[in-house]
Amino acid sequence: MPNKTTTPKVSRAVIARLPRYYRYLRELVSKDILRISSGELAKLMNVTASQIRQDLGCFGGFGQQGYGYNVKDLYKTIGDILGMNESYSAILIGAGHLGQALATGTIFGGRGVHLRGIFDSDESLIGKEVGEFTVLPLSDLEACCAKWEPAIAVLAVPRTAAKEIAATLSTLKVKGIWNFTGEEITAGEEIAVENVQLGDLLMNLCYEIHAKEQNEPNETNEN
Amino acid sequence: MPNKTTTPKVSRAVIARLPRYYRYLRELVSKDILRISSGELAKLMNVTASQIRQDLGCFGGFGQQGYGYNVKDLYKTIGDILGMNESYSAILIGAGHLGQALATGTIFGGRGVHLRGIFDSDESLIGKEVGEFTVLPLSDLEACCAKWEPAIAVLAVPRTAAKEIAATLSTLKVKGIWNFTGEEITAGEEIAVENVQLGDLLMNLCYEIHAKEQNEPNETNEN
DNA sequence: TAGATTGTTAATCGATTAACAATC
DNA sequence: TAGATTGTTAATCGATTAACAATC
Repeated sequence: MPNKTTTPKVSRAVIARLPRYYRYLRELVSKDILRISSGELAKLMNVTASQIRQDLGCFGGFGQQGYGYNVKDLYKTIGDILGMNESYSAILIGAGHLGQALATGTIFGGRGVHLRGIFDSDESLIGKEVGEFTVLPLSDLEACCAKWEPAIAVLAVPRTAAKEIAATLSTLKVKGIWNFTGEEITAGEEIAVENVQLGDLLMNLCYEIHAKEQNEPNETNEN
Repeated sequence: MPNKTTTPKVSRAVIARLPRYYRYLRELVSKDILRISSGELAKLMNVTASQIRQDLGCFGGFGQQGYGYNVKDLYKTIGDILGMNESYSAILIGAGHLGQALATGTIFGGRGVHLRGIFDSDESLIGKEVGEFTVLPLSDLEACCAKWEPAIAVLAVPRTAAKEIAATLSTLKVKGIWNFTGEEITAGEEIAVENVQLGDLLMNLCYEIHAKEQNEPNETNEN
């Protein structure tokens, strides 16, 4: 019998929706809205109220009958579930355009992730100032990881370098890899990997466009 | 009764998997592998053979009993379904780091999408050379769209500018918007929108890390 | 109290997997 | 022909929606 010490049976589908709830709730918090019903939130997010109640119910009644949900509490709780309040440290490998975009945006800070340093192997980038950081040589990676113990490594290097760096990272005890290289990487049980396939997303869009065109071959007539 | 002119009932789940098939098949094509069975492909992609046969079956028998699938044909066919062979034109709005990363990579070209121009409203970026392009002022957008009739607009502008530019684009007859702003946009029936929420993907990763930690609070003992 | 709204159960719907006859 | 492997049907599994009693 497998271990049953925890009762975490929250379905994958629910988890996948939490970040979106989190975004909408953040928006509501920033507008000083104190409470919201499943019906109102459903309308806002374009989903069913039933789904919202079902989803939030998984984590045990935050709601209050006849009242709805306390926006701030709910925001905080979902953040806790997602690990937003853990102050994870991150390092970024690859200081090209994509790396710079990630480093200078609010994506990390806005989610409780603390970027510690940026690395590159390219001589022309090492020493460059990017946001509040100075790009470090990749040869410093090991020493810096020992010092910072980052939970997250962000891979914004060329596809060809992906596998090798991923292998290095496995030895450096990072807990998760956010992989933008386009090369799908895997890294054992211990390490979580989020493979971002931007190309796949573009293909989704192309499909939608293409499918629409197929259904309405010319734009004036439906028959 | 709704229109039944086509019989396209291919489930959303299947469509969502096609880009990944496409990537793996491209790899096989480039390795000059001529045929593959559902079983072999399943092993490679870490899915079930049954799912592969079910998925590919939707589009009507490419396979051949006792042989498998012809890699090149399958690659071509999936590309056709996804619209990879339509030579869609695209424009990119926002020439910051993210915009430059997208423009200088192989993401468009590798998927049959032809980038035509890059726009920005920032004086310091206008005129800058990015890859083979010169950044154009946003004021040229309308004229260029009239000329190029791009199917796709890529939004790599700050979040605050998202809504306004999306509204402009609706009037310019683009068929799809690839939205990196972080602001969820919607744009009527006519226009397909792919909202890329990089932050949500980071949150997924944080969740995975967090969930793993909860299940194994310390790394030496399982009980 | 009366009205509103949740939490939760049951029903429906869709997606995945298993199995095997058809067939190359 | 015999072996391999698909295409497809049926069974299972999971996710969504509907409904309503519980309760604030």
